[in-house]
Amino acid sequence: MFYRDGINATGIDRVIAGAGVAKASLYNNFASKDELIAAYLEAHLDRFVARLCELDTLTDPVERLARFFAGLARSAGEATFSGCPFANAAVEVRPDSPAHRVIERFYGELAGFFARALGAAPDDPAVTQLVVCYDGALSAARILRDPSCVAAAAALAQSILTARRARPVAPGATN
Amino acid sequence: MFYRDGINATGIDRVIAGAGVAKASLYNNFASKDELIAAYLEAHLDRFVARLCELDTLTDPVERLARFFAGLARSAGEATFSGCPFANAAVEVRPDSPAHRVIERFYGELAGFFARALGAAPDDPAVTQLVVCYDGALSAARILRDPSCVAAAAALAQSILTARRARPVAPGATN
DNA sequence: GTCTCACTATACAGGTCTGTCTAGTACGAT
DNA sequence: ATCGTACTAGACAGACCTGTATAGTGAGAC
Repeated sequence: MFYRDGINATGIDRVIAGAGVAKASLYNNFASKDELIAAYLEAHLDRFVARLCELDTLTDPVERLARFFAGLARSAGEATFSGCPFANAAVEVRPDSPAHRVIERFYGELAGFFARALGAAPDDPAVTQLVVCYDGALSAARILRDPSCVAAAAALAQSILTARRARPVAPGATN
Repeated sequence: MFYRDGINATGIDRVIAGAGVAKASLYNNFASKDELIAAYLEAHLDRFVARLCELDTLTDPVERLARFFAGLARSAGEATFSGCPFANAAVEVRPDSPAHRVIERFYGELAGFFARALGAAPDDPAVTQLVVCYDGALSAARILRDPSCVAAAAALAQSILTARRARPVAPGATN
């Protein structure tokens, strides 16, 4: 519900009705809605990290990125697609909320994955470019309701990778 | 306030207190909060379109994109920066709201600007890639609180432009 | 002067929100 | 059998939300 309808639009009463539990039970397991949001994001993060680990077993960086964006494109084509849960949540939660720390961890994992694929440091501009690709792909695909945004971003990501391999030193920000 | 704190987090009472007007006055000028949100986005859209028109007077597409992203980078460096107001709003308003139509108009204008710069059709994959750059740049810059995301996106945008000029036919989605 | 119009301030209705509390129930361990 | 634990249903508090209604004020048109 948090993902589909948004966090603020989803009240606790609807959550417990959907889960089929009593309100006291929910508050026995989560101290507050903020904690529940953080747990919701953490569940997403766990699945995401597991998928990244699978992709890390591939030896070819081109295929890693290709499969990564292919997975995104598949998600973007589904009826339940509603963008990146972390980017969406970042708009709705406050920066000092526990959920925001999960969001930051997500972006750390994402940058780490891209850095490994590129053989670069996490703060390399090319890594940032790939993060921009990811974020823009899902945001645009959501708002425009057009999964082809993800395909366009995938092609862009591959061009970043090939540019990086052609001249692996400082390929970036001041061109 | 809608921009800084988010739309759902900003109640009508705070709006009228900040504007120094009575509630009845606000509701004389705007039928509902939804209409107020749409007007808020429309004001942003007007300024944005005006800036795009200025940029369209430049003959060199490279400079158009460079100045466009330089403006974004300037915004991203300001303390009040909070991402793209349209992308943020898209997370908080419902798809059938009047605000959402303004958001769609914004993306139409954005794609039009990129299409003119590239000399391409608005549905060209390269145009979509530039939209992805824009969206990703502002989203990542906001969440990571790092304006360098915009600089990375700017470099990426220029590479899309040069790739397009090197081989102007079908540069995109299936690479 | 008088009418009109837009404003101000404020109370209020009706709803939703989060979070707490009470009261009762099922179940396993000892 | 009794205790502890976790659950259920649901009332409730207190705050906030949007939107409306009431009552009064000031300025310009004629």
